[in-house]
Amino acid sequence: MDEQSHLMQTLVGVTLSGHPVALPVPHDGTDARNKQDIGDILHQIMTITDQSLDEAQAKKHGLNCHRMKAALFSVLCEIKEKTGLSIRGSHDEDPPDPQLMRLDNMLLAEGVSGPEKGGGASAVAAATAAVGVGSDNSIEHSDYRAKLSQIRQIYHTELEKYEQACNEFTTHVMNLLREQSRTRPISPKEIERMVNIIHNKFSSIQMQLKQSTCEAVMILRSRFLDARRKRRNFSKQATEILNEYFYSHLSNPYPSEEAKEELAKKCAITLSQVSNWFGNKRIRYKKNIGKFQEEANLYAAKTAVTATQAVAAAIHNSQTNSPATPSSGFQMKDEDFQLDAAEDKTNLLNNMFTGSSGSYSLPGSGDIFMSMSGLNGSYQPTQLPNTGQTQGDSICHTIGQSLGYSDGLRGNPLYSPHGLNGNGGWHDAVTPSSMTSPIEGANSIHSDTSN
DNA sequence: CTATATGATTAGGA
DNA sequence: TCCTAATCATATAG
Repeated sequence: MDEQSHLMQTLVGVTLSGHPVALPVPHDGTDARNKQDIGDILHQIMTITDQSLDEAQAKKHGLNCHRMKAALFSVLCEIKEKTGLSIRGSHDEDPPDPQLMRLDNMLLAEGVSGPEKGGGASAVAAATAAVGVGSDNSIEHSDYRAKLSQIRQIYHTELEKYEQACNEFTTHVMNLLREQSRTRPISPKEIERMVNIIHNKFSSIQMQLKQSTCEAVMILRSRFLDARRKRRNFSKQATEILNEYFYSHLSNPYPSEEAKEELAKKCAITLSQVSNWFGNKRIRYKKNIGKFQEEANLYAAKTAVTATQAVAAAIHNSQTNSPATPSSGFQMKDEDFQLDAAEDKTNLLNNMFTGSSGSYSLPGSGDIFMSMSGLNGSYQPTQLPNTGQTQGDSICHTIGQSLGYSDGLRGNPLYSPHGLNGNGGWHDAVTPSSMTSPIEGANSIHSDTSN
């Protein structure tokens, strides 16, 4: 506080301006001695803060009781009168700091300094958690909100602490000034000014608090909202669902808009995340099929089990309900599979497949066979329906074969998986969403029978 | 700490 | 606009 130095200056000014009468020092007349006394007094004043409290108190008491005190006081009053003008002019300004305004606005916009909704971090977290499962990104959102309310809480407690400290300090200073007013003249205006100075100081501290709070919020924002900076892996379940779809549509892993939407919903991720995932998956799968073989087998087997059960059930159903053409019309193609039987059967199948955990409707199972065929190079998926074998047998067979080959094919550049042509693209990928015949490509590219 | 996995971004093509 | 391919930046496993 520069006020202190000012007061000191004032006092020093008094002593230097030739009023030794004001001080409780015996005066013996000689000029040299006089100057030395002044020096002593000055020194005493300057070092008064270094003295012990008792000592200082005793000195003060001595000063107060001095016989010349009244005279000193009047002199001080006089000086004060003269210097008062300079004090007055210097202030009365209250320019709203633009930066402070900005900080305030931001804190308000971020909901840090605004009215608290809910009451406390736990309440907010609980509220968001309750809403939680509903929308897509509310899980990250609740995390974000929890952290934000944490910042908010810290901000408010700190602010309160500063406020309290400020008030305490103000009253302390006012008490001090009141006490001093017995020794020297202090106008109410001066007290007010002092209080203002204190408030200014504290508000600058507050500004620092606001600044760092803003920074914290910005960091939080960038961490949570800039997903690239803070990449978060999808949940295991989500990856599972996506992989299941991918490997069961390996011939044409281009989910339609609707399929993407459904996947997004199931995985609790956004549509573009689904697209990203498939984009990444396709390119990475293609780049290193060997690496993904194990995974492919895993998911193929997984889906195959479901498919087997479903197909078996379907066959059983057909046999019991309509013995004619149990499975001949079963086309292993996207958008093209159809039981030539009545609609109710189709519905039944669809229900069965979509109902089973994570399995995506019948078209998928077809691609599993094709995936398998790619492994051993001999099984042609298109033949499956005509082999005369039951579906279940085919599946078991292909899985058994593929497992045996999985290692030998690793990294083999000659190996070309079904659906993947030599030019580095999935067959018929030109019109991904409306693809109708992914299969014939697989036949043609497996000319590398030398494998 | 290093290597790998993985989600996101970007450039460029059709 | 959607795709591929390359690349970035982070997460995670070893």
